[in-house]
Amino acid sequence: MTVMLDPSSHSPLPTTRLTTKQKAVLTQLEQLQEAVSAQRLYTELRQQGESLGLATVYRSLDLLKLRGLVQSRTTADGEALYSPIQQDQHYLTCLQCGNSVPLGFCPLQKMENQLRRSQAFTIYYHTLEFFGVCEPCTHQAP
Amino acid sequence: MTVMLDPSSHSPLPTTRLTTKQKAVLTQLEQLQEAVSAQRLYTELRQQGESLGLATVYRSLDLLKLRGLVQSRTTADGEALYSPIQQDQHYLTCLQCGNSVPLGFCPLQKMENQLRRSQAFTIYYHTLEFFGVCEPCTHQAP
DNA sequence: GGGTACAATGAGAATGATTATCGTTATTTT
DNA sequence: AAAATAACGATAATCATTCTCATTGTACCC
Ligand SMILES: [Mn+2]
Ligand SMILES: [Mn+2]
Ligand SMILES: [Zn+2]
Ligand SMILES: [Zn+2]
Repeated sequence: MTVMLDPSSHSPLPTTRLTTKQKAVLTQLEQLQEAVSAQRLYTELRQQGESLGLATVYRSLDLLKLRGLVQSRTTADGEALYSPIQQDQHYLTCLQCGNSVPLGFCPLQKMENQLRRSQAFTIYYHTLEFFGVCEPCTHQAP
Repeated sequence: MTVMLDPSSHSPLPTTRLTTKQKAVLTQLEQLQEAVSAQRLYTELRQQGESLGLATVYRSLDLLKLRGLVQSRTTADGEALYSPIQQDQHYLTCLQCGNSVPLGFCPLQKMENQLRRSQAFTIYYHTLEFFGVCEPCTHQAP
């Protein structure tokens, strides 16, 4: 957790409790180790018996984000990947081959407070990614 | 400019010079103050007389990124926005209304060296964004 | 319980940015 | 200049995401 206020201190949205489907989505997300797409979440949930529609997965993810429980980042090819918000994980992505490798730490961990003060904006989470060319691609013809 | 090696020191791609169309795309990009989509770039270039296809705009942008001259970030609704790489600009984006406001500084400026050493990966640029809920949206019914 | 208002859901259509095709045109090489 | 290669343009295809709208579930009141 980096730049994020206490989730209970701000609630721009539903004070009500999560629905069953929304819970299913969140639980599945917490199960998995890596960040996953909505499409994959949908497929996996159906496979394990859950009965829900794709639209509901997207809707649930949006609501969970608005509650500060889920975050997302976008891959190089435009697909959104979701993960529980506690994972403060960033990536190095190769512009050539598209592969991305996780960074071992978050360079922003020490600036939380400074950022909290600086804006009239309730910050839930951040995304940070580095782009360049990976080792293999460097030694390769265009 | 933050975490970025000298663009001339690495060239995983074409050592050749830029084509006319590629130059046109880059020039147009440098003209504009804000980050723009490929679609808009295409429209504006045609309007001002340039004759090129949409596919070429996308192709050129990819090549320019591979040369370390252009960078991109993805908006909340999945559209890629491009800008000349020298702009070290980041945003705060509202999960509710989708608006984003520019951050006045880059919190990473002081960690360049540390990051350069830490990975066998040639870093061209980074993207950093904060997500949360903006002031207006906070005082608003769902 | 039965009734009503409203939120949540699902199936499938619509959207729209990005990518793939493929024939044509410019550039480089021999 | 002919051949080989790289760029290009028009358009079709892809595919994640959003929209539509009919159906179902839930909360609250009588
Ligand atoms: Mn972080
Ligand atoms: Mn920066
Ligand atoms: Zn690579
Ligand atoms: Zn907002």
